Amino acid sequence: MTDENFDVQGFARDINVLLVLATLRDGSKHGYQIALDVETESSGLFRFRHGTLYPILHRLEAEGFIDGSWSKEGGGRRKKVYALTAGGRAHLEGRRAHVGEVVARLLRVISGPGEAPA
Amino acid sequence: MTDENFDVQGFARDINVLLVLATLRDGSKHGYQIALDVETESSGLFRFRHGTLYPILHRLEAEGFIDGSWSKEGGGRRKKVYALTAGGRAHLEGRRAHVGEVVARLLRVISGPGEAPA
DNA sequence: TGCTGATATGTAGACTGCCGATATAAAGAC
DNA sequence: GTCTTTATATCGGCAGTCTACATATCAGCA
Repeated sequence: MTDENFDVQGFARDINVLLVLATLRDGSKHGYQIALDVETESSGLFRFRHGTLYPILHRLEAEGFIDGSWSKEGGGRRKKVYALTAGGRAHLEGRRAHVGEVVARLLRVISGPGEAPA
Repeated sequence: MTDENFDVQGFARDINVLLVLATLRDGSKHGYQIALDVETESSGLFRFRHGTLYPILHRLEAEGFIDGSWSKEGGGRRKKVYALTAGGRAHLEGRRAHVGEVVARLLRVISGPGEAPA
């Protein structure tokens, strides 16, 4: 059913959050890598500006959905590697289902009289 | 193809615009009626606050996508009735296709390894 | 007749969140 | 030695929604 009330702002925010969490599903990554992977996996459609991505990562970490830790291997360039937490995984699945539902309903409402979207 | 670059803000904005334009497809309506119809057609999921709707209508009218005219029939309560223009209809179809494409790609990227969305 | 609630439109200010610019810093190329 | 790429971070501007306020008509009810 997914009877949460819809919020346009939160919906747009969810998109970015889902992209981040989804790429972290196949392994821990640092921010810069997440941006590259999202762009690759979406064939260049979705791309993060770092002024957008890093604040999202900080927020997700504060909310407990991802777990960040500085890797100082080799003493070289600093990287903050993020891993999906159990809560983050649950959030990902929940939001994904919600977004899917909202999207299905949206397409139904805005679809023309002739066509019926699956 | 739809190889426009994706923009999160514009996407959220598009949703509201599409909801308005889509309800106007089955006849001219005034703002308040649009809000009611969107809520009804989406089974209460999407709903406009008037502080959101009216600015959108003004903008759409300024952009030439809808055509507003005051109806003073009966001398009673004033209503501004909006009709879809040819440009508005074209915009609706174009944005709808674009949103559909973006949504399909989004669902593909954020879908789990096990499931393949149609 | 006065009260309330639904209809109907509009604006102003607060709030939120993305985007572009700027800053810092190390690694590798040339 | 300098330039580009990798890597993270923050700040100001801007766009757009939301809450609240403002205005006005009409129907129902007591």
